[in-house]
Amino acid sequence: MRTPPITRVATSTPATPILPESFYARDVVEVARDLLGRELVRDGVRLRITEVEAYAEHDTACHAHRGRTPRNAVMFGPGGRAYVYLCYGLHVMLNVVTGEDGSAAAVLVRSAEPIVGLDVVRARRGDRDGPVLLTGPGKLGAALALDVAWSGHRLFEPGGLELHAGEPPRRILTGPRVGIDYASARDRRRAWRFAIADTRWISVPKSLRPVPSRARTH
DNA sequence: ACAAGGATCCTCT
DNA sequence: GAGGATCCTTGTT
Repeated sequence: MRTPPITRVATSTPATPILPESFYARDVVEVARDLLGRELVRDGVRLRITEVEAYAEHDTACHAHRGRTPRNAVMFGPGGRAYVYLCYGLHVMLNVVTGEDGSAAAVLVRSAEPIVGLDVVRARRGDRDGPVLLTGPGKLGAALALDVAWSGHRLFEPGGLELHAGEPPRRILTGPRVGIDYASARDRRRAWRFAIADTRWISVPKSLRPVPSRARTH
């Protein structure tokens, strides 16, 4: 008689469903908050989103505010697509397009926590350890081995890069967005950055404050 | 065709 | 905390 198969010990929470296209067809700030705790999945690497920023069409911090260009065109399309661009000529930034077709808005994914595939992430990030691996949008792009050819990719379809439901965070933080000195004072002040409260996987923790828990109306 | 500047990261002090 | 990397995108000539 043969020996029983080795039982695989679950080292992480089970995979959750891919989010439907309709998830993205909402206001960009609402989707940004709702992206915390969701999971980016590619080739066995699973990352839990811990920090995001919202960028809206008439927001002077947003690439779309001066109108449509070849680079930002995907932001003007329907939600659920990736908008990927190169920053400072070397950093690959992943955004999630939101809203209806014709409106331009997207959420920049700034940080994530590795759930599966830590070894792959470490190999892509120079064998570093801890939050320095994935806290910052350029690091996230590197960890997922993305390039600008991914811009326009449909995140709600299986294969390639997927966005899964994950687990919602318990408490979240908010504050002004990072690295937008070129924007108007009004837009610089907007608290459109969101992060999970109880995690070390966040870039520049300064200037984040708790979001008061939503008061019950009844 | 050109110049300017950028939703950053890393290293060094 | 400062500065360089590194090159594409954009607006202007």
